[in-house]
This record gives sequence, C-alpha cells and structure tokens, in this order.
Amino acid sequence: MATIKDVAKDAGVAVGTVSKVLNGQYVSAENKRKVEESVMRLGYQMNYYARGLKTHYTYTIAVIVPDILNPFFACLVYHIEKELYKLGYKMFLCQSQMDPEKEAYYLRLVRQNKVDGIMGLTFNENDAYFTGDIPVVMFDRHFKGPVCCISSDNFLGGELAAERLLAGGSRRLLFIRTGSHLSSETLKRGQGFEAMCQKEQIPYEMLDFGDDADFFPGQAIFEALESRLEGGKPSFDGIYTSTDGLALEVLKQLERLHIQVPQDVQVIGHDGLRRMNRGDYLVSSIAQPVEDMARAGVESLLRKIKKEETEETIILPVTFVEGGTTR
Amino acid sequence: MATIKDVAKDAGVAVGTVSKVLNGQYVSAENKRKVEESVMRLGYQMNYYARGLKTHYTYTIAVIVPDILNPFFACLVYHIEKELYKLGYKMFLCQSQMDPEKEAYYLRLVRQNKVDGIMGLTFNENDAYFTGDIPVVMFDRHFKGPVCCISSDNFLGGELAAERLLAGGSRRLLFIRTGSHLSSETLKRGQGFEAMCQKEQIPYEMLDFGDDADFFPGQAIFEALESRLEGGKPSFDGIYTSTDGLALEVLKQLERLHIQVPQDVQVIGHDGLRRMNRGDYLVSSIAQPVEDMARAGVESLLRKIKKEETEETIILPVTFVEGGTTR
DNA sequence: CTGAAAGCGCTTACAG
DNA sequence: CTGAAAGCGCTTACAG
Repeated sequence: MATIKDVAKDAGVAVGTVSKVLNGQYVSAENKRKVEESVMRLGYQMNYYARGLKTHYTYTIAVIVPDILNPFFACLVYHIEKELYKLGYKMFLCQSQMDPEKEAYYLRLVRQNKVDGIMGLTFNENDAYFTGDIPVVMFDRHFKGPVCCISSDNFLGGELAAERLLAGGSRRLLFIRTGSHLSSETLKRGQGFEAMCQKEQIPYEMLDFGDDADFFPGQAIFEALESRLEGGKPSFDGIYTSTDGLALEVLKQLERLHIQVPQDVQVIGHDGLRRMNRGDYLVSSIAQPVEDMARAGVESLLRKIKKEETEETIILPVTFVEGGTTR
Repeated sequence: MATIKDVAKDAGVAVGTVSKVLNGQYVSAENKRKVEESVMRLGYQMNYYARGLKTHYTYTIAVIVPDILNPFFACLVYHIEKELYKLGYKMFLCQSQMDPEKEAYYLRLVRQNKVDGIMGLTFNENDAYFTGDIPVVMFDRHFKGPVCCISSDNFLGGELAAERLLAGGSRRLLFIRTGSHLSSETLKRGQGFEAMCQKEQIPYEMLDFGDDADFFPGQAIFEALESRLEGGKPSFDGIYTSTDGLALEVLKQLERLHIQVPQDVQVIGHDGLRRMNRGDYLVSSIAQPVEDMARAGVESLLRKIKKEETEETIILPVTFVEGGTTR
C-alpha cells in the first residue's frame, strides 16, 4: 500500500507538501496538481492510524448500548450511524449487555483506541469512568461531571398516556413497569402518569416488576392481572406500560385472560415501535423522537469535541401514536 | 495520559522491556513486577493506534449490513459483536442502506483504518472492491476471489416450507418474494419450494414483487391476493414468503380480505424472527441459525486473518418453527 | 535477559 | 510557498 512518502517521491515534492494538499492547506497550484495526480496513480489511501497518532483525532465515536436486539436501541443506533456518516465519523459499536464488566471493558478499550467521544445508553453505576477526559453524551441518564444528557420528555409522556386513556373512556388505570431503577429519566414516565391521575382524581395503581427477569416476567404479569379480575371482568380498564415491549407482553397475557383490547381494556405503551422498525405501530404508544434524539446527541458530542459550548440537558418532545390498542 | 515511556522511566527499565511485559514476552520476574507496578500506579493504557502502526494489526473488524432496523440484521450484528468481544476484537458498524456509494465509501474508509477484516451482507455489485488484499467474509452471497460465503440452507428451507404447508393440509400453494435478485442464496428459497411442489405434484404459483418498493408493496400484494379470490374464497390455501417481514405484510393484507389464518390459509415466513428479537416467533417460519452463522463467520474471518486454511462456503441447517400461522 | 536505536506513516513548527 | 527534521507511542531486530 502506497504511503505519503511514495506519493512525495512520485510527485517530486516533500512529504510535508503532500500532507498539506491532503489536508486542504494551501500549496501552489502546480504542486497541488502533481500531488493529486500521484495520489490517483498510486491509489494512495491515507493511514488514519498514523494520522491519529499525531493529531489525537480519530474521527471515531464509540456507541455503547445494552444491545441492538431491542428494536428501540437498534433504531437509535441506526440514526446515530446515519448522522455520524454525514459528518465523516465512524462508529465502534459496543454492546454492554447490562454486564458491568463488559461495559467497563469497552469504556477502557475505547480510550486505548482514542475515540473522539462516547455516546451511550447504559444502566450501570459506571459514573466513575466518566472522568471528563473524553467527551461523553448519555441518553436518559444524568451523570456528575461534564456529561451531556439527551432524553425525550418522559414525564410529559406519562401525562399524555393517562390523558389518552381517559379520553378513550377508561376510568380505572394501571401503570406497569419493568427495568432498572437507575435510569431516572424513564422513571419519570410513571411519575407523569401518576401526576395526571391525581390531577384528574382518577383511581390508579402502580405495578413494578423490577429488573431481575431475564426478559419480561410474563407469568407474574398474568397473575397480577388475573388477581384483579372480579367475576371474569377486570377491575381496570386502561393500562400504560413503561415500554412497548412490555405492552406486547401485557397484550399477550390479556389475551390469555380473554380480555378484549381495546374494547374492555385500552393499552398504551412507550417508545413508538413499529413493525419491522418501519411499518405500522405495534401498539398505541408514546413515541420518542428517536431520529431527533440521535441527531441532538451527535451534535452535542461534536460540539464537545470541538470544545464548543453545549447544553447540559436536552429534552425532546414526545407524541401519542395510535396503534390499535386504544379507542 | 501515560505513555510507555513514562512507565519505563517510572519502573527504571527500557521501553523495550515494558513493551515485552505488555505483550506477554519473557522478562525477568523482577522487571516484570516493577513494570506491572508502574502500569498500575500510572494507570497506563496502551495506545492501540501506535501499536497498529507498527504491527499492522488493529483487532478491529468492519461489519457492513444494509441497516440494523431490520431485526434479522440487528440479530446477526448482535451475535457478531458478542463473538468478536470474546476474541478481543472491536467492531466498526457500517450501514450501507442499499446505497452503493455509501457502501463504497465504507469499503474505502475501512481500508484507511486498516481493519483486520470485513464481514458483510450487501446487495450491490461491489465485487471489484474485494481485491483480496483484506480478509472478507460475506453472508448469503458468493464472490469471485478469496471471499468466504456463509449462509443457511436456503434451498432446504424452501423445501421444508412446502412440506409443512402440505403436512398442514394445504393443497394450492403460493410463494411470494421481494428484494434484490443479486443475493443468489436467498433466491434458493423459492427454488427449493418449487422443487418440492413439483416433486409432490402440487399446484403452485410464484409471485415476485421485485425490489423497487421502499418497504413492502402492501397494496400490490393486496391486489394480487384479491385477484385470486373466487367468490370470496381464496384460490390458494398455503403461502410461503421469502422473509418474515414480508409474511407480516401478507398477514395484514389477508386480514383486510377477511381471510382466516391459519384456518383458511397457512402462512410460513423465512428467518425465524421473534417478538422484540427474544420472545415468541412472529409467524411460523423457517428459522436461520443466526448465532451459528455469526460464529462461523467470525471464525472463518479470524482464520483468514491468521492466514490459516478456510472453507470457501459454509452452509448451516435451517429449522421449521411454529408461530401460530400454521395448522 | 536488557538497552539503545531505528522505523511504522503521518503532521507540524522551523528555517529558508 | 517548500523542504528537512523532529516527534506522536509503540515494536523489533541488534548488540551487549
């Protein structure tokens, strides 16, 4: 593979001159032409590793998510990659799989590879790793130090969900959640829901299935719902879940109980997932503006990298989307 | 950030000695201890860019797929990352989005970053890019040159699907496909299906909706199915689709036509997608062994990188999975 | 076994 | 504007 030295020799100029035209700095038209010709002739490709060694700039971003099996994360990573591509950046994909050790490994690795920045959505107590020596943008979590947080308006989402259930005629509501309690942002979904229920003086119940389960605790949900049946009829008529994935699980359990959706019970999830990530909405839901979140995240990160001013927290609006499980 | 030089000074040895302990080569116990202590004390992290410059080894693999919105690709990338992680490799994620230009860009970029190898699933005519100077493993496509191809047994999948539809009592079958014609491997699904129909002397029809559509051509499918109704009853009673995504679209259109699945018509997709990529199967399907494919791909690629012998083509078995759309 | 030195492919002051 | 040279942080023969 041709190096800058080969190009210099071929063009009859110094390597410094070649470097300058490669980096768009000013050189005489004559030399510029000669260098460009040689680059073409030799099929020269710059070795970014060598450049990175000098400039400490790699044009690489590490993205850390639990995994991309989850369609929401996949969608987020999809949009991040698109944004990064536009700006000439590449992406290391790191899946923490909720494993603190793997997460720590990636955080470490990522420094050794001198990425320009990190974007992440994590659930472990790795705050200590963000020592401020590297630009970081986090989704849905606040950290101490110079870490920017991007999220959608989860509190509003909860309120919106309650509002919609009421508008559809539900009068006894249920909130069901699973997952880590570390992500303060997603906890706000329940808080917003609760606030709206109280404001409207509607009876409600908050069910928390924690995060021990490997996937969704289907049987536990079934039993919880079953225990709330009175003579075969549910004592609730509207459910809001903390994620769409959970909503799908709830729908499955409702079907086992022969409860009709949305006739008997309305269900609203959260995230706004679509069939195959492109088609119809899977359930009625509070949709996060994933694309905007990705864009805002990338923008913030690049500003941080360029040492420009950035906002500490960016909260984007959510919207209700109809997915056939509400009236 | 501490460098190898700082460590050497701190430990009172030469940089070469530090390098040796870092790379697990033999040094005296005394020096080893001193170096390790200094590494700890200074929190030294190796700069892989610098190392890569010398060794031409980056421990990085580029993975190119159309996008990870598609749950099948997401699942494949998920397993590839897991495999790579185990072996100490990192991953550049590149989404070609079916855009030849973006694909070419990544192929080029990826060379500049001197990745150790490329794994891909692409649909463009970029054969020319695989000039053999870099180890490549491709899913579902054959290339000229030293490119290893990993796929599942698509022909068998087609046969299996026909067999199952027959076993469930269907007697007039339909094959429906969309997508690129470049991926010779996936075309075999239809071929296997056809072969089995002919062998069993069952009437069948092959429908091809091409790949112009942005997503799935719902309306065109609706019309095709509608035109095959005789007095409200379908003239077919079993459908096999080239992918699960397409099967979901077909199910949607069947519902519009008030055709009951699986009572009136059985449907079998291909891929074996699950709800949220972990739960129940979305439709009855021919499941690809994604995890095994990822593992085989990574294994082959690493063998190629180490210049060991590799097989040209690896074909993994598929299985039928029950997803509620067959009898 | 260990140290000093050259070199990987770039960039960047520094003279000219 | 251009060339020669130093240096980024490593590895690797080469002497000792």
